[in-house]
Amino acid sequence: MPELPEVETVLRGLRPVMEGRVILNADVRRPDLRWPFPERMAERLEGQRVERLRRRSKYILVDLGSGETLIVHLGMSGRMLVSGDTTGRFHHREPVAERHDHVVLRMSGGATVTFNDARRFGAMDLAPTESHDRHRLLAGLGPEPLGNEFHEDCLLSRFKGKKAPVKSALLDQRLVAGLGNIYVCEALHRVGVSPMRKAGQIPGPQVCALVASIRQVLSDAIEAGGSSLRDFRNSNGELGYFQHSFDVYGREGQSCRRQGCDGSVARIVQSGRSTFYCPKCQR
DNA sequence: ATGTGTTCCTGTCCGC
DNA sequence: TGCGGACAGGAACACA
Repeated sequence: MPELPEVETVLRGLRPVMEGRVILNADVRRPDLRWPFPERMAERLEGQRVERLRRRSKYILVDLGSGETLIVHLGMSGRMLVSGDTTGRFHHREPVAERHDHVVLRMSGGATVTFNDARRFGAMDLAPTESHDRHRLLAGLGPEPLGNEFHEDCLLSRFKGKKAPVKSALLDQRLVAGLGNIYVCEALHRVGVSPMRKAGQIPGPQVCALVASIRQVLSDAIEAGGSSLRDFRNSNGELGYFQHSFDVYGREGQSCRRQGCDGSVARIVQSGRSTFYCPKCQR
């Protein structure tokens, strides 16, 4: 579910109630999500001060005073919800147990952070902070799309020789990390590139425009607090707004929003995922 | 080495 | 209203 902008939105909501606070209690209510939790996870979390929260791709990284980092992935339906803090800013969710509340962290300062994940495609693991980037889930990730290492030459070299459609290539987290189905569709539409084009055959100038487009659509989405289709909620339980700005995603049969284009949005399936695009202005 | 299909799981929506 | 099927924002894994 959540792509980079949604994870960033969640992270920003968690910072004020987690950073500099201590995890007083960790209630781990099942042995696993997508994979088993690490050994003694609750004990390794309890009593630890949260030094800082960071994001890498779609992962939330919680650096602990112990020198370990909690790695969190929200999968398709994961949420991190804040309730009951003493600042009075987070009243949305009552601190009562709900279905699919799998891990509950009680923080100093009064907030409770609940990891809720209906589909359980999410994940949590612990790794040494110092070497966390060598963790199996993080080691192969490509550059951050909003970072300095992601630029035209970077994407061009990664596309080189690739016969996969550009849509599939952009979903490959080893090429660039953090894009998902929505923002790939939107970025391709904004630059007028067909999702079916072979990645390796896109000319330099268009790759350059694609880089800019990816950065822009992600920035726009972060600014809007992410997108809410079914179940995305920020840490305060609220909806994002960017779904109203989609040009193609979820708009099959509706008219293309590009200025001067009278095409209509089509839906196809690529590598088992829906792709939305305008056959008229995306070539 | 690549590219694609399958799989994990629950919830929701749509047509009959 | 119930039921079956399609589909869902991810991504590891198996396989051609």
